[in-house]
Amino acid sequence: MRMTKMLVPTSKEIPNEATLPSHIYLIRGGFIQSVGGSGLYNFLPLGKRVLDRIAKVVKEELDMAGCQEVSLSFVTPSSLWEESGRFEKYGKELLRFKDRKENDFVLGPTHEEMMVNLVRQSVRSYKELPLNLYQINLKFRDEIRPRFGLMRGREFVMKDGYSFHISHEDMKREFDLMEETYKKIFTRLGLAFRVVEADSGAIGGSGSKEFMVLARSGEDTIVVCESCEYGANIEAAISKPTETQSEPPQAKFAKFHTPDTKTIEALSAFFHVDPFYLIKTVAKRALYDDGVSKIVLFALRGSDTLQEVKACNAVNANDLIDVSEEELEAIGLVAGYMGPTVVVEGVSVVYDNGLRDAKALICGANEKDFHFVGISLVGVEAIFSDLRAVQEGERCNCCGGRLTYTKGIEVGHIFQLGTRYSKPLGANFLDENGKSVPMVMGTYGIGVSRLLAAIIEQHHDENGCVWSKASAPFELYILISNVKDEAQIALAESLYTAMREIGVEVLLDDRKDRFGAKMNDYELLGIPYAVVIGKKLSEGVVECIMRKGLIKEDVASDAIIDYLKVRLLSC
RNA sequence: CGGAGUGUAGCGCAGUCUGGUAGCGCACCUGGUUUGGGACCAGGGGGUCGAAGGUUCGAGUCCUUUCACUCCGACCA
Repeated sequence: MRMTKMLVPTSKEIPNEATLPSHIYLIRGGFIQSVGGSGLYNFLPLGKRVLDRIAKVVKEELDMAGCQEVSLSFVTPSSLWEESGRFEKYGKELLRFKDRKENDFVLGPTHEEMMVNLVRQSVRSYKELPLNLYQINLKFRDEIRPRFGLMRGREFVMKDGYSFHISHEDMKREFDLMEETYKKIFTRLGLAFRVVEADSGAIGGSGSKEFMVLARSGEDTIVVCESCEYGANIEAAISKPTETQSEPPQAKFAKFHTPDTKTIEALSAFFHVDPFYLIKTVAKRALYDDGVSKIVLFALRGSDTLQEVKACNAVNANDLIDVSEEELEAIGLVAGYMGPTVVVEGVSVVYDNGLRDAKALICGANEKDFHFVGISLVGVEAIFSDLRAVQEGERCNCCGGRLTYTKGIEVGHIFQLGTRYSKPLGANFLDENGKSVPMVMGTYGIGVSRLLAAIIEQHHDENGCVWSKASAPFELYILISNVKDEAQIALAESLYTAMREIGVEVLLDDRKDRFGAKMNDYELLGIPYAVVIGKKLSEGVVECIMRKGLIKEDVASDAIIDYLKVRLLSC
């Protein structure tokens, strides 16, 4: 391809809304273009080429692992979403609309329902299983706050795969295979990443893992162990239970007058007791389907912090929202003096695992200016769950190593779904005994368009993009320094032809611009190798540049073809 | 949805306080010079000033309403 023929609107200006390197360089390099609506982008020729290269890697590895590509209709009838129960549950992110006959439709944000529908219409027998079907297609999510360009757009390209099995064991086998396949994909794309334990969120199911590209600008906080392979999203991370060196308070059970001590800090100071021995009681309103809601008290050690996603999962709610002091008062709870041991009608209590069989505790008496001392939970029958947020510096549950926070970009997520969709949607098969049972499912996603952004977040310098080999829009850039010099043109043209003949994707910069402008564009576009044909040609020398590190090397002009063959075709 | 801000040429912005011919830089078009780090000279094209209503002889500017976008937060496969 020739630069003079290609639509590559590069720009010196940094677009106003762009703050991340990936967003800035993708727009400045003419890879993508904002549509004006928030979170909507056009892919220009260069961006489309990168997208295709990434999709090709994804497709090759999946096909190698035995998956089959399909393409599902983007517009989905709402009835399928009603069958699965997600029409209600998914919320405003789901774009709903009617056709001319007033029938309801949604734009697919993910396609479990559609794929289950496809399979239930065509698969009857255990002999036809397992199956792993995927597509690489547009998705639409009406994000509350789209940002960071391709990182969190409303419309985006995702690979979504779904597997169907006769047993949980077989699904687990496929899940592990997908984890290995994803590792191959992200490694081929040249990314540094980490596989972490994750929360399953709205999709449902259990045992999910996220693939996080490590980058300072990542939107997700992940907890990683410095000593072993353990990694988890902050929403799912666990650590060794917290401990304390300080002495437990010695007290028999009693109600104690504690004026003006509404916070853990104040209480800790009042009794001169480590917050470890205090019970923090957090009230939330848990929201359920059909507008149902209830108040829940979450009790954990004063030294711990509530992790809301865990709390939400513990009570199986759709969402948790804060409760005002007035609301609490209305149902008989005293803000600042709440405790899990005195509860009013209709309020449930969930204890953190860290409080199981704990003793010598202090908690609110649910009465203004009073706390209980000498509380013991030994042998107490109650709901216990993991509620606490893992803090930096805590000890790894696997190896005892130090845990630290880091930021990651979620580029892949795999779930063990089970029968969450196959059961309500009636995706059944006949087993060896002729019995009808629901298929066991797994689901596997990769954010294909997000990967463009993730690659640049990890691979860029102050001059622009540095594409990895597998993602680059072209392999080689031939830069003609002066298009008025016929010798330069002649060599460039013959090199261009020779490279194309051996299957190298080449971009020839034959524009009339000055050297500096073209060089800056080359650096901005980030193509792995360039040959600069310039004034040293009169001495029989051209310059070869490796974009990564901008390493330059002079090469004899009559040896350049062989030189490039070695460089480009060896790996 | 809460807080803050911005809407003027393709992009980045000035002009708004104090009403009086629509501006600048980049980009673009024509001609010429230039060619190793974003050149120069000369000429040129391009605007419902986010939208609606109001005040006024006159509104980009003042008043009212509204829409969109950006940032922080809440939220989020």
